[in-house]
Amino acid sequence: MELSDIQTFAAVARTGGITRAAEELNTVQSNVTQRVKALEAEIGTPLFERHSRGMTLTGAGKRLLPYAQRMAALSREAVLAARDDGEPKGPLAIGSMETTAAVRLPPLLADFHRRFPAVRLSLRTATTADLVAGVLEGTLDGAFVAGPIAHADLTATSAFREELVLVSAQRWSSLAELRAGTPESGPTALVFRTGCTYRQRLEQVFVEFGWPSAARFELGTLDGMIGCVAADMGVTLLPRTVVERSAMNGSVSIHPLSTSHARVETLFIQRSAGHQYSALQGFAACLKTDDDVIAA
Amino acid sequence: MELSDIQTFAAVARTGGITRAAEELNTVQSNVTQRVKALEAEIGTPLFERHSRGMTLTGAGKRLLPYAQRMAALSREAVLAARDDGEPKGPLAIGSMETTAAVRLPPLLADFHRRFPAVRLSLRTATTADLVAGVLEGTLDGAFVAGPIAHADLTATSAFREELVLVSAQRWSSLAELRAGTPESGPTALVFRTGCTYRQRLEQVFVEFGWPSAARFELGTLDGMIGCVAADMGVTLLPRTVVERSAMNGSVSIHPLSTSHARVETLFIQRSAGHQYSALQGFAACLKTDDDVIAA
DNA sequence: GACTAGCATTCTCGAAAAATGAATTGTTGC
DNA sequence: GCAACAATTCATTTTTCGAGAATGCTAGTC
Repeated sequence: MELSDIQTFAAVARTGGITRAAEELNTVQSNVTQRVKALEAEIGTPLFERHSRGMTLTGAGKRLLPYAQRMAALSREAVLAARDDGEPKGPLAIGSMETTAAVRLPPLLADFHRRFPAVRLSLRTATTADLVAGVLEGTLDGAFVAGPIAHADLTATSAFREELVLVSAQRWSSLAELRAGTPESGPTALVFRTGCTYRQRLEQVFVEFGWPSAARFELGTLDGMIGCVAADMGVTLLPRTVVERSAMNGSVSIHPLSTSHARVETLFIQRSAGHQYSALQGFAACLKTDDDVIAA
Repeated sequence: MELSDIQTFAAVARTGGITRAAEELNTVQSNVTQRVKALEAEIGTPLFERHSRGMTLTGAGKRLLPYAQRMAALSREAVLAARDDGEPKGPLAIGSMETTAAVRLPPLLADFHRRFPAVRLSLRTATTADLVAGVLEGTLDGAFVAGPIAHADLTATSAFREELVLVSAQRWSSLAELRAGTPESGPTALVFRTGCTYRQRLEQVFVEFGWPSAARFELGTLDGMIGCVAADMGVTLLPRTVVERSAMNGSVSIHPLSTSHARVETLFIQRSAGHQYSALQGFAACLKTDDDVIAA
């Protein structure tokens, strides 16, 4: 049993079909079929049920899958651990929420790059849910997500505390005015795609304001969001710092919320198990010193 | 990076040489050289220091080794887990101390085989230290060892309670007589090889009796040990049940010890992490019922 | 009920990778 | 300096792997 077989198996399990797995692995179907068959022969039991619309895992396949994932993750970590001589260097994949990336990260990344120029840092922005998944499966080394997070395989350290505020167009100078001036069902909610924690918060706030069925408008970028708010397309929920440092700051109104809704903690998460990757350690160290500055 | 490369690497690390590793892997040196070189090229750093008497791990190699071992163990477990449909069957490797194997295991194994005839059980006897290592590295599925054991990756359940007794030749009818009749430095201690817990206990007892520098005589088998005691070559420490059921029971004297020295618990250990292997579960179930009988 | 689309499997051929065995280099101990 | 041992290099054979075309199977559609 070779690792490539295991990865082929995992790809088929994930995509649910030989054809799709082949595409993902940059190869042809016949190849994938053969690898899967070889694996089944070696283990001595079928791993998939074949039907016209693809393949689904058998019991044996389901039992094998977690091992396959752990082995794949281990092999990635192994290489990093071997290469890692204690000096932070090499690739480091960090994930972040869009809002954190916009305001909090620039000074932090600058500091990190100054201290550890040998690290090739890459930054991916996504929703909290996607980021957690990314860290767990090993495609990200660490990520900034909205707390709270409780997962046995993740270590979380508090990175930033944010105050979430409701943002509307300039013309609504207070929450009361906004509530009076919008239709019964409430203003349009400008939200990020599903998986974003701030979106969940906004849903809660809307329910409390009596706007459970207000219209939703989904946007992909932070700038687009603030721009739409300024144009009075609707309202949204964002960290105060994000709005204040935005170029559109003058064109929007900020409405504070009660502490229970407003307080949100940004956590830095990393996998708890395994070797401490030096580049990641260096990053965490930067975060620590920065954090102290913020706390002071 | 393939699993076979990892296993080649581990074999070289363990044996300390290409030639010996090649022999172990049933291949030729040149092959091993190439696999190791390929692995080093892939990781981008040397894993071994070459010198005239073989190879030793570099820092990178040392960091890689634990990953290699875990990956090898995982791949073994993965196959078992996939094959395991809940019905106990297939191979099951159990380890045991020699003494436990002699007295406690025969009825247990008979019971197990009656209930789960499809399991191909293999038994290896070794010292507690070796058995713990064997279970941790995955060459054993479970083992009977002398307690106490505390290791995060092991789960231990109490299997038997033994009373350790000092055993001497027939002619010494009491401990007092033995102490009077032997030279100042004490009788010869008949011991198993290093790693045996009973040996450590015997050392403690000898220190307390004022015989810290008594002669040691190392033996490999239980029968040899009792035979030597009967022939008055020295004394040893064994569970009471072992001596009583031995064929030489009539030719030796049993001397009870204080509770602190006498009490020893035999634990059944297995890896805590990962899939519950059905055959092992079945074995643990047998142990449980048997244990109840003994306790009654 | 034939037709079609989608998907997995089978087969063959060529390329790449791994294993082999012999020759080579280098070190150590006598 | 020679014998013994160990790793590397190289040419050769063997095995495995991947691409591509053809085949077979199933379900949904007209």
